[in-house]
Amino acid sequence: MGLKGALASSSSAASAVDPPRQQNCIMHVDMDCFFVSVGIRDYPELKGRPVAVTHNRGHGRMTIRPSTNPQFEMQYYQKKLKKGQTEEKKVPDKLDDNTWEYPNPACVNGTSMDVVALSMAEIASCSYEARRIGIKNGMFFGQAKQLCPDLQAVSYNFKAYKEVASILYETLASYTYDIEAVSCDEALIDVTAICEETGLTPDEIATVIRSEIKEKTKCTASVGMGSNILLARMATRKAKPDGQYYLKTEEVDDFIRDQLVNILPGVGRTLECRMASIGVKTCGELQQILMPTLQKEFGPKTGQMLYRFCRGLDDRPVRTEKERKSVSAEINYGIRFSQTKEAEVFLLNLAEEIQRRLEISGMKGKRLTLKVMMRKAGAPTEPAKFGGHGICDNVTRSVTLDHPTGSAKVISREVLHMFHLMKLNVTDMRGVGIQMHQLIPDNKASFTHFSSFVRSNTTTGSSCSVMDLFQASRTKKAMEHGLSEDPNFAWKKTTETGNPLLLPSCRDANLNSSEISVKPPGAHTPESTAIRRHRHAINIEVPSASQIDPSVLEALPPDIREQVEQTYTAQQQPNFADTHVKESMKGIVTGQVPVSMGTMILELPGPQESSNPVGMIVALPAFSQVDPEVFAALPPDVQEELRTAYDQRHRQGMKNPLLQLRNTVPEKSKKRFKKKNQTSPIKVQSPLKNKLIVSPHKILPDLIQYEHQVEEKLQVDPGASTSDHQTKISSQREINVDSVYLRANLAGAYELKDVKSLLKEWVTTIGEPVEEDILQVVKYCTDLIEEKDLEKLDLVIKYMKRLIQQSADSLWNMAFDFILDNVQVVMQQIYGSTLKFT
DNA sequence: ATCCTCCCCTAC
DNA sequence: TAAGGTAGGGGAGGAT
Repeated sequence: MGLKGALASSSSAASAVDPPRQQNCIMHVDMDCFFVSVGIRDYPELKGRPVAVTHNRGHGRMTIRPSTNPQFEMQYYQKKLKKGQTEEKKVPDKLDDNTWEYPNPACVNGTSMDVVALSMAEIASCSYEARRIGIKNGMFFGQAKQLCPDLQAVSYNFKAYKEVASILYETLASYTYDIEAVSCDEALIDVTAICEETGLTPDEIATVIRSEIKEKTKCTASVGMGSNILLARMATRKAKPDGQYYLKTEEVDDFIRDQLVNILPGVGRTLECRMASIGVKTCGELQQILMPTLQKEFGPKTGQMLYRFCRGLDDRPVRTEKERKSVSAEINYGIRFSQTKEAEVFLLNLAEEIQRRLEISGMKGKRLTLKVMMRKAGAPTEPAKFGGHGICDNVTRSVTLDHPTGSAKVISREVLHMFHLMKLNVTDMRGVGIQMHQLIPDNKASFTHFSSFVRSNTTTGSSCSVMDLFQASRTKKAMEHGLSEDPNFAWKKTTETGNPLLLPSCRDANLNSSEISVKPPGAHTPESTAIRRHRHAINIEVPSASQIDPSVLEALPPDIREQVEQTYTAQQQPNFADTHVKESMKGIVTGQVPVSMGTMILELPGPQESSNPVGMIVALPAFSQVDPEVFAALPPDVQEELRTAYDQRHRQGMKNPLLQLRNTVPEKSKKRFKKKNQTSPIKVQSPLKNKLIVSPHKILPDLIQYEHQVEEKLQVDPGASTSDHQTKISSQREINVDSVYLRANLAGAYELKDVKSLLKEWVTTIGEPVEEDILQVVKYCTDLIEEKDLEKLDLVIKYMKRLIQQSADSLWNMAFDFILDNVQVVMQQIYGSTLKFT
């Protein structure tokens, strides 16, 4: 038990005797083969057997498609791997361990297309029994099956992963807040304080935690402990599976000497090969190299990192909160375009997705990067893996924006610009991604709900919104614990703003799947009670398992998934050229390859989409669902509220959360704003709505007309991104996707006179304003700001003011105030000052 | 020297 | 068939 055990048994934590300064103790908790453990929880017959989680359900075989060349690809990757090493030094067999990725060439010698090859479905996780046979995570199922014909395939179950992850974190959080969430099944905990307070040894704590996890989840976790993160992680390797190990400082030297360098964090395939090329395979060998040499060879930081890590030195703190630095969306599967426009539309969808993600994290970004994967010259047109990207080159381009933005319009405009500059052959595109960097918090969202605006201005709201509830609980917690920051545990890759407590937040993100509420567990064992912290509820962000495993489609809620699949099957041969926009979009990913995914394309209702007059299809990895646990813990009325809000959002394909009511409006106003749209037959249709209801092909002429305006504008602005492309398209009388999509418009109206007449019609023909319309106007105005068309904005606002003052209806006036408020907020954000209307 | 930009590598 | 995503960090090399 060593030092600490002795210490603990000789002195209680409460003792006034000054104990020697306790050594730090870091604990690394890691579930054992997470997906598998969860997947077979309820199948005891699979326990103890070789099991793999994969998409392939069959026998690990597939039919080779014509024109593919798996052998070629395999050779390419082998060669590429060896390139990492310098010529003269021969690299050991170790390499071969990394070359299993492509199927056995013996199976590819076929002459006809009927040849059966091995399944290329990847193994996300495999049991320890499978590992013993040589199967590894990431291996293709086909080959694994050859290795072990007995191998059992188990399908993904993201819901279950999430449940287990929640329980895991709930358990950990009942002991301490000093948690760094590494992933959904893995966490670092600083237990130094607990040891001091309780006098328990790390081993004792680990035993308690592990048994609690096992009991609650029916899955095992292993725990590694050490005086720093590095040692704790190394200890975990030794502990696994279903074990625990404390790597004592005094045994580090002996332990680490024979470890291969690739166990060090930050040492992957490439570094491993590079080190091998200078004759270094183990940490012991690495220790022989002087720091300056390492830094010269691998760069200053990497060199220092290697120098320290191979000696077991690590001073990184357990970071309970991390600031998110980028938001991105990337799809490198199933991408096959035959026409430029398909790629453009795809980019627009991706931009929408980025907007959504930025909204969710409450951020805007200033630097934008477009990344495209292009089939490498000479690579087979169709990769061996169905829908895969095959051998590719990456092409990227970035731009720094004038102002931070979260707007899909601005993003897509810039992205399309970059895309056109790339001048790519779209048929060779195999993957597309957009990233947003240089993030800053965006507080715009706080004002965009008219209903809450009404409430705050009428001060009659009695019920507490879900968000208020969360907010209150967080603030309370923070104060209770003297924390200056949100006590949320920041997930490595899903951290949000970093200071949500300070923001007037109504971020819907807080309702998404990734937040779980942690309550003090009810009954527990005596010894766990002794060390358990008594706390109330806190919130934890849990990254959806789909982030760990990229099976996005699987992660979609079943109903959405169905829709996606239907979209695919219903749409065999889209006739792109002369059909309307909506139709053409379905062809995006289907292009040549009959693929459903790509982006999990989802068709939206269109009409109520203010941001999207055409009725788009949206790229939609929408993982967001309300966590059942959080949900159950809420008061019934709040549950109802949440349900309604969620349903609405869901119906809209979760695309524009700004459009949902928070339902915090007093019952009376709620009826006034909502009823009209839903139940009662509308007597007077909103002109704004009217416009939107028109199906895409009907508004097509408008769009073409509109395109001319854009063209004119572009001639004035030679730097504009799309001019060359534009001319071509308009001469063909096609719809110019990007112009239509990008410019601020109110229900399709772009010209001032059209906007005016639309507004006039709206105010004069409608008795009371509907929230949806108001939001549309807000959006239009803020889009004008984004586009820096302040002149137009000024005219529009003034005109609206005149109109509404004439009406003298208080609701209309309130609507105007609301619109103006939002405009000013955005003005303040972008220009640092508000608009003055004379 | 210190940045910015375009990559690549790594982890999960 | 298959579902190759997301984010952080650092190095090379040019711009300032």
